[in-house]
Amino acid sequence: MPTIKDVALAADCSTATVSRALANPEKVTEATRKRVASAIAKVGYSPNLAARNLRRSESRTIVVLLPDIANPFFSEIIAGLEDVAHREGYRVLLGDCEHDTGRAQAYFDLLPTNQADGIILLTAEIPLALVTQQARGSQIPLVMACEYFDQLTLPTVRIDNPLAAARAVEYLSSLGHRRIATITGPMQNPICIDRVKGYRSEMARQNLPVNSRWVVEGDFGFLSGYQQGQGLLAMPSEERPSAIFCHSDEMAIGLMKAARDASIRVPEDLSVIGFDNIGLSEYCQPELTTVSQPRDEIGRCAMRLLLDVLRKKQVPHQQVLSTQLIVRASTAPAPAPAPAPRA
Amino acid sequence: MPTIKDVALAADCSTATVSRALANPEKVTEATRKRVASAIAKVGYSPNLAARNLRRSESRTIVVLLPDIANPFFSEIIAGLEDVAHREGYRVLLGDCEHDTGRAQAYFDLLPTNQADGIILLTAEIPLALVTQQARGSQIPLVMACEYFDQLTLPTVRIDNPLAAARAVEYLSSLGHRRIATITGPMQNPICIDRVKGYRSEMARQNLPVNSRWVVEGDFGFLSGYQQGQGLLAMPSEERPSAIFCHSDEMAIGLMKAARDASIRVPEDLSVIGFDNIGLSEYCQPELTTVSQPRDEIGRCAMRLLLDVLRKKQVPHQQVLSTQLIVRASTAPAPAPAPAPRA
DNA sequence: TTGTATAATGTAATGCATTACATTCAAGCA
DNA sequence: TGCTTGAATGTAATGCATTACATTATACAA
Repeated sequence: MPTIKDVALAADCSTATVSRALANPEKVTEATRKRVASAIAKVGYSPNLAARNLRRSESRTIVVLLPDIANPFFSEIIAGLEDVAHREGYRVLLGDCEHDTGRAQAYFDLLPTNQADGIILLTAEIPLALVTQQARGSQIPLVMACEYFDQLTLPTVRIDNPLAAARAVEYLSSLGHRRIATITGPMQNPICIDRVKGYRSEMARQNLPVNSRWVVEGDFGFLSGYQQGQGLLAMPSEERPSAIFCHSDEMAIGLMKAARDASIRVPEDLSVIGFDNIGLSEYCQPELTTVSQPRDEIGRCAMRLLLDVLRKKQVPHQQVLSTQLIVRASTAPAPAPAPAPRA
Repeated sequence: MPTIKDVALAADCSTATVSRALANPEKVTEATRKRVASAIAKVGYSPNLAARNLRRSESRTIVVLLPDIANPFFSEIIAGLEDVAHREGYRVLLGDCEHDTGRAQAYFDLLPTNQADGIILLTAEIPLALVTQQARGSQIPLVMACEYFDQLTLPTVRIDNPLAAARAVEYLSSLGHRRIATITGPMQNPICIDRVKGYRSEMARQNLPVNSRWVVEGDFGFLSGYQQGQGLLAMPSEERPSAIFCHSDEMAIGLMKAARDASIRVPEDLSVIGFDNIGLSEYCQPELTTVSQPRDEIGRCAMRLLLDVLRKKQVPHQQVLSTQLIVRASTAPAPAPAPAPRA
């Protein structure tokens, strides 16, 4: 591989001039710039990034930590992230933590050695110590998206989870449902707590009682939706929910399978609302009513935020993006033998 | 950040000794090794990878190029890849090409500058020139998985596509289907051509005619399955297929939606087979019969293969893994008014 | 014309780990 | 005891781009 020296030789100037022609073109004569450009083309030079990184103490690499690459929810966020990053000359290193603490540690360790410049966290399922220690000690550029730590104030991009949940419940209530259950994500997760809060407050606002057995915990995956769905649908009919709000589309789809198995029709006997609006939600049977998050935009915002942090700009502590309830075919008016609608 | 010098100082030896204690412990006294170890702990040293990479001309980074991160088919392959890589001290840089040529180019450019040591291609949708040029000129470590270029012999991990397709068709035929159609992936893709070959040869073996309108091209996504499905299902009844073999599960699910829209029952009126066995295929309605690929193992094999290439080991040119037909609820015996089964 | 300010370019130090080569030291042998 | 040999360690060059500082060239003013 040719080095900057070869270019300098070919352009008949010093390496410093070549470097400047590349990094600060305005500091160099028009003529020199051209000479350097053609020399670079001639020798086929491209800078050795290891050397550059060593010198500049930066890597132009951003680590994005997520709980599970396989989850389609993240794919569009990643696309948004990457687009912004690439435009700005940054590379994205995707880190799948798979609920495995060691992995996260390894990715955090990239920062102090200049192998990465910053981190975007799409998961809160990592040891809090990693974050506090790093953020305090070495002031690591760190941005969160979707999730957050309630103990900490980090720059964060997110949606209004309580509101989104409340809207979903409000819609179900407007359809005449009174027995509304919810299958949550992992409850150590603040966003799930928020959604449950939104659920409860809206239930209260609608004067609907909440049976404690109507709030069950899943893990966002198909299977947990299926299993928890079985439990909910096996309740005696006066207690069994006529509508269920799920914290993910995958769980909603698992739930709908449980309903089929139990010969409970969706939406005639049971209304289902999901969360995320993944591609699949339009193709499942019935098509899923769901809360849509602006995933691409979440990714973009998070990356922009992190780049601003890196550039020492002032950044907002919170960026809240709006959600939208997408009504499809999995929700319908409450079944006839339901209690009369509120006076 | 402390450097190797600080360690040398603390351990009262030279930097060379510290380096050796880390890289070739056997070249150093037991005593020194311990001294160095505790010095490292004391000063909190971790090596600057940029400097190491610069010196060693390697990056311990593997680029994995895929057509679309959002496709759940890849997620498990990635998990397998990453697991092997991390175990061996390598990092994985995921590159989403999004059918965009420029991206691929950019990732290939990482190699000559030692920003990456090798590439695993999970897509053939990149300019062939990139591969030939690189592979010829600088002998770039390159391994393919799933897909391949038929013009080139690169180390490749894959399944027997013609066989897998033939098995699917054979199964449909055994159920009495005679009008069997197929929705393919992009036909510039050798694996799709292979699957069509397998389809055709098995149809021939079963003495079943192939109507040219039964072979239609999709792009692996939900929507294309839906659209091509509409076309196939709109055919006059004597021509309309009673079974359709899709090159991806997403297309199969799109197709099933088209069937619902047209009030065609699956599997009673129409049998559907997918390909890949993505998580969803168990949760759609009806559950999807599909060809399962050992995705995790494909990922592992590909990474092992690449690491072998990097270590200049002799590697096999082809590694063929086996598939399995998973029979679920989307396939059933051909509808009654079908032509009599073959004499 | 000489001096000064400014732009353009060059020189050389720097970042950090690795490693070829040089040196030291101790063990083993005659 | 003196010499050989090999292990252990040290010295210093190396990889490559960047940049502080030094030097030269150019333009303009006095």
